[in-house]
Amino acid sequence: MTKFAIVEKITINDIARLTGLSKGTVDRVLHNRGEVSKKSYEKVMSVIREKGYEPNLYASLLARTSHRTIAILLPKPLPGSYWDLAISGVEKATEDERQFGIETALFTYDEFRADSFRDVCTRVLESKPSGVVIAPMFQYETQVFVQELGARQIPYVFVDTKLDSPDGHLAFFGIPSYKSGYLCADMLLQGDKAKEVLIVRIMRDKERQSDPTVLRRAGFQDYMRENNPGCTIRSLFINPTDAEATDEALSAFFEEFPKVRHIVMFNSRIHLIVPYLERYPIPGMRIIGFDNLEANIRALKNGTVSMLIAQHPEKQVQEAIRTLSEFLVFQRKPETPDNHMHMDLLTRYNVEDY
Amino acid sequence: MTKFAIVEKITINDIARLTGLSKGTVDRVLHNRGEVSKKSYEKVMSVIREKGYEPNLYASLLARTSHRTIAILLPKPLPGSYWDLAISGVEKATEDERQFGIETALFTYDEFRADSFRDVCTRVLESKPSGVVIAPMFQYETQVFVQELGARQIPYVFVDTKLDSPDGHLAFFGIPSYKSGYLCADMLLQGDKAKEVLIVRIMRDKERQSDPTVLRRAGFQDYMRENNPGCTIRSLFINPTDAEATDEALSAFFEEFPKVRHIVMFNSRIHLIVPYLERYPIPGMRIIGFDNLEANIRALKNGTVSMLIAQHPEKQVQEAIRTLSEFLVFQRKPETPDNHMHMDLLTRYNVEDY
DNA sequence: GATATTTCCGTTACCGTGCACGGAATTTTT
DNA sequence: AAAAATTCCGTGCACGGTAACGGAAATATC
Repeated sequence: MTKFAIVEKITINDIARLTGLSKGTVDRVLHNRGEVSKKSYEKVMSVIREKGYEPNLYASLLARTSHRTIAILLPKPLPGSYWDLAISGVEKATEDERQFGIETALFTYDEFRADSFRDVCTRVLESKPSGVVIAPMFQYETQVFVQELGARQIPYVFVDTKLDSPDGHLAFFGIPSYKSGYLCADMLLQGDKAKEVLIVRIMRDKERQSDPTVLRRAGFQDYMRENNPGCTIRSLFINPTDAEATDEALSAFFEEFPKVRHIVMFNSRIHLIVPYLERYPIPGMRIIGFDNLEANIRALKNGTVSMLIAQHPEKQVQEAIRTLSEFLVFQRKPETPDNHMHMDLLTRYNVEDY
Repeated sequence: MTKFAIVEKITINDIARLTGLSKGTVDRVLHNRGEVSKKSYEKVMSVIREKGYEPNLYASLLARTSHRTIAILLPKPLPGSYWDLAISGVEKATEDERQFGIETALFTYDEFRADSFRDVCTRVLESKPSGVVIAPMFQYETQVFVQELGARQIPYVFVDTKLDSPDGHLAFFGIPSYKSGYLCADMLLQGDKAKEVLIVRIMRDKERQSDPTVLRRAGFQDYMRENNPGCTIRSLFINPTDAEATDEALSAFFEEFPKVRHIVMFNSRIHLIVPYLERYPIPGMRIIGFDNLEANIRALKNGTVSMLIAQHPEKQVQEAIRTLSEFLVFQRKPETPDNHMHMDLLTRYNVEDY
């Protein structure tokens, strides 16, 4: 039998006794709030180092009256969309961290308008949060915001997209975009070769700069160049808000290129092309998309979509909040700041038990 | 901005004030330790119901001196084996739950000897644990053990394999074996047909009854019957402790059936056939195995193995311990007792970020 | 009705930390 | 050297719950 027992911990009273000081002084040292002579400070610190003091979390939380708030900045989600999944992660994490006196405040912005993001940033700063989670869509504006956070000593964590900042983020949670495109290509071809493949893309006039789908496409193309050089990669642009036009575009495409049997989309909207394909099924078609949206999963279950690569935004956000909470409560930093999360492969046969 | 705020909670002092009793009496009611008149009991209960009292966890844990121990029964792991992964989950969970005053005690037994399991069971009972996690390999012996646990009011959770017990388990964490075999077949064929496939099996004289590989094989065979009826399923038995004999067996097999291009193993030991296949590579071979053992992952990364279906025993155990801890500390039961966990598909391109 | 039992309940001392308050010790000023 | 200003430090209560202890109230015994 192996026992993983609990080691006896030292208390601030013990430290007070050992140093001949009072617990008030020990407390001042522990929290760096001054009013302590150098001599006393050193005495306390040496005992702490020697005995390895760890504060009692319960006593600390019990005694502390104030709650701390973590602000979360996400693109405003449409129902059932990618960011809607992230929100469910916020809710879950809020429950989990409540026990540590952590509250959350969700701020959403228009992911295609930089001014909307700027607005939200100032509102976040006004709310004086203890920590911030950011899904950054605008490089420059985020840089400015993050600099301000650094100046105010407010820790922040990135999700979805990383942004190297001078002051340094506490952590990042996302998936490696380039590699996900590479993986996508591998899963699409399954070791075979293809003559033609189709990438369905969404057109929009966008102010937004950091777009993971660009990197995914690059990874996809590199895989093709290396493993299937004879393949023609075709692109088709659709309008996400006009289902009829989408159907027509697809119809026209397949009239022109009837031999295409492989389709991918690098954003989370594979479900947009599903209605057409269900109405006019093409045997032997292999379709891969991204992310575990409800609509995507339905298409996966009924066989229209072959596979989904899920990055699980809900988990990313949850981890981000957990990390921030741990830092605020235990002042513990994550071992590795940059955490590339697992890309989960979903098929109709393993999606149910998720 | 959406706020997920913290609701104000009522304390036992509030209850004492509202009922005109003392907090000692309130405490007696809350813990059902008698010495309270019916009249007072009702007064307290009605206030609790009305105001929705929830105890303050920190205060409770701070005041409580005693620690509780969770016993964990697993097959004795060989280094780098399936059960070794589970152990890492035990270690992780122990860290996580330590903060709640939970200790763990690991008991291992010989998974092929029922008497070894019986021995361990009695030792577990002697240790008087507050809760038990069991990976059951022996149907009857487990039934007996579990009955005894029920009689002593000790909650227990199954991992890996479920066993319907009369008294009822608190929870179960595992993957659906039959479905994993079905999924495996789908991933092996990738929509194509095959003339022949090979199942490599391990022979052993076993006392053990509940073997998930049997169910996996059934799922695999059913998939084949439904989607690829013309396929011949061949079996090859190897000796896990004799690498040379394994190589010879494989060599003989491929001499007799040189056209086979699909191999699966339903246990976690796909790595056993890797050395042979690396020495005598066969182009176009597709190989699928189970579980994220170090050796398997190496073979996945260098391309010998095409895919692994991972059930992540470390997560199963971790969840099991967490559930038990939550029950002991918060007296909260899981929403659903039976939790089929996600079957994770690993390829060389998504295994790194795990 | 006095005494012995039993039932019931209030008091109190913790658990370990946070933090405000007031005062002692030390340094600066005059 | 005395007074004023700082610096430094100890005391004590609060946080919410646990549980032992002893005594008051209610009931039983003779």
